[in-house]
Amino acid sequence: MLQDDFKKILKEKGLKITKQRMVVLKALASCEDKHLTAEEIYEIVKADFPEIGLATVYRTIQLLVELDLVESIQLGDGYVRYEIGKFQGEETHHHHHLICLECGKIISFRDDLLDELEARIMESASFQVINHEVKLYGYCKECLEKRQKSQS
Amino acid sequence: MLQDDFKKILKEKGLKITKQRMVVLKALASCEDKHLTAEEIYEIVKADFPEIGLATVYRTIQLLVELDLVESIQLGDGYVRYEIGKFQGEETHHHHHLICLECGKIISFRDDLLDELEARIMESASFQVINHEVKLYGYCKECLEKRQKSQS
DNA sequence: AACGCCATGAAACAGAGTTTCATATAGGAA
DNA sequence: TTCCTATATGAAACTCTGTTTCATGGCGTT
Repeated sequence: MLQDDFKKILKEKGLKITKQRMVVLKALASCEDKHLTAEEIYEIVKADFPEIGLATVYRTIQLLVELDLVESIQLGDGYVRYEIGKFQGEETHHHHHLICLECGKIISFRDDLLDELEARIMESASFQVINHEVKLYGYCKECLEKRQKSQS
Repeated sequence: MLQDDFKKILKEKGLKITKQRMVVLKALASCEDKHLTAEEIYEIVKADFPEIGLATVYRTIQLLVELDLVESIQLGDGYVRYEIGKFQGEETHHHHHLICLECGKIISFRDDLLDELEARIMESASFQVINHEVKLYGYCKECLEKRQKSQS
């Protein structure tokens, strides 16, 4: 369980287990498929813990990212978004995003096709690839249907 | 030539051809392979045209991006970077980046492999892909060599 | 040359995220 | 349990990239 992982790591590093830290992790865990901004996490957390400060939310997110428990993505809208690492360890590597240009929905997917691209790059460009990030922009099923309706 | 394209488009849209606009375009054209931040463009442009204001640089970049003459990329370091559209028209689609984790160098490359991924996504996820963005993080040739030396 | 509208520069502003600093608290030691 | 100290917290000040405002300047048409 992720909560216990977090507690264990905190202990190992001589950091303290605080209610604030656990509540932020819980918020992220309860929104696995959403890609929350810091401000959104703050709003969720305040329901459980109204005294928490925004700075603490930022600090905790930073910590979780450093510990590889949380991943950050940027869609170019000026916000950094966070998602809990569902695909732990090696698998994190192959985790990408579909982003709907209409409604902003973010869909995660996995695909190993890029391994081939990486191999090709390594040879032709003499570049050692460590990680990659793929974003596909387009229209989700729901928005496609809406667009088709309004066109007919 | 890109300068003439820009002038033509400006005229068509009823916008004015100003020295500031031309100088910003020139700066971007003279740094084809670098991926400049707005502030860096400002510094380059000031050499030619010291009176120019930063706001004008931002406004011109915005315009160039809207006109598809310039592309923006974000590497997650808090800056938006810009590069002149070398691969005009349809080809822009297949233009991606290698980013060196050591020295920050950005290398552009082209590859059509992702067409296959897009086709697969369209079927399995019912998602219509319009565009994609791929970033590969790793180590460039020079930094790899340096690392190998320091390890021996 | 003169006019009107668009563009510009300077400075104020906006907003996400970080840092400061005094206070609070986790959690080990006594 | 109580004490102690290093770490964590909240509030507010601050940073920094980028945008907006507004009075002035200048492009381009007549």
